Amino acid sequence: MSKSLNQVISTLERAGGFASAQEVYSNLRKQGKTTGLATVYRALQKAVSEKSVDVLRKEDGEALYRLCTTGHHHHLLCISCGKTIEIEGSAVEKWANTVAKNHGFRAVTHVVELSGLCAKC
Amino acid sequence: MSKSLNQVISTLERAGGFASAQEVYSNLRKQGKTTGLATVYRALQKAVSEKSVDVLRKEDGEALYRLCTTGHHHHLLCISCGKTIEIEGSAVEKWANTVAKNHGFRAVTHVVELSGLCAKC
DNA sequence: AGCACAAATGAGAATGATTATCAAAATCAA
DNA sequence: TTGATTTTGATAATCATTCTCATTTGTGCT
Ligand SMILES: [Zn+2]
Ligand SMILES: [Zn+2]
Ligand SMILES: [Zn+2]
Ligand SMILES: [Zn+2]
Repeated sequence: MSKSLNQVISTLERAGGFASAQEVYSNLRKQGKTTGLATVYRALQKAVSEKSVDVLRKEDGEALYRLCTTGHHHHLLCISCGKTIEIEGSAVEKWANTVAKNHGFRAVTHVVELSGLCAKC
Repeated sequence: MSKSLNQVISTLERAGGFASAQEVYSNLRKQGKTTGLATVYRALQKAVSEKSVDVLRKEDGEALYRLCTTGHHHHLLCISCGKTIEIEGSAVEKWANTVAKNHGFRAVTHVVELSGLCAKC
C-alpha cells in the first residue's frame, strides 16, 4: 500500500464518518503533511475502486468518502446533525437482484441511502 | 407557469428520459430558442422544488433531470446505453420505513437507484 | 396609450470540485 | 551506481453550476 493511500485511509479513520476530498486534504495539511490535492484524489479513487472506501454524493454533487467497514451495507443519515447509522439490508439486496433479473440486466449495482431526522433532532 | 419553465418542461418531455441541464440548454438552442443557460438552471431548480421533475446524479456528479411520471418509483439504468426502466418497489418502501422506525428516525426519505448492463449491452 | 415598478431573462464572470499535465523526487532492478 | 518506472506535488485546465447585473418583459393603474 502506497504512502499516500495510507495517509488518506488514516485520515478517514480519524474523521470517523464521511469526509470530502477537500476535507481530507486540508486535514492532512493541518497535520503538517505536504501531500498534494491531486494525490489525495488519486488515493481516494484507488480506495474506491478497491472497495475499501464508500462514496456518496451530497445534494450539491460533491463526493463524500468513508472507510468501508466490514462488508456491504447502507446508511441512515440524519440531515440535521449529520449522524449516520450503518444498516443491514438483506431485503433490499434480494429485491435488487430480483428486479435486475426480471429485466435481463447483468452486473447490477445499487445505491440505497436513507435520510431523515434522528430521534434527537 | 413562466415561459422558460414551459420550454424546459417540453424539452424534457421530448427527451423522454433523463437529460442534463447542459443538454436541455443545447436542445433549446438547436430549436432556435435564445434561452440562456442560467434560465435553464433556474427553471430546473423550480421544477425540482415543485416536485414536477426528478433529479439524480451521474457517477461523475453531474445532475440529470427527468419529468416526474405519476407517483413514487425508482430506476434501473443501463450504464452502457443509458436505457432506463421505471421500477416499482413496495418491498423497498416497507423496508425503508421499518429501518427508520427501528432507529427512531422521522421524515425519512430514500434514494434507491439500480444500475448495470441491459440485455442488449 | 403612457407610466411606474416588479419580475424574468441572457450574457458573461465567478466559483468550486475534479482532472490533466508535467517536471521533480522517490522506488526499483540489475 | 545507473537507468527505467512509478509516485508525487504544484499548477493549469475543465466543466457544471451559480452569481451579477444591465436589459427586457410583464403588470397594474391612470
Ligand atoms: Zn440528528
Ligand atoms: Zn445493498
Ligand atoms: Zn444497455
Ligand atoms: Zn421508494
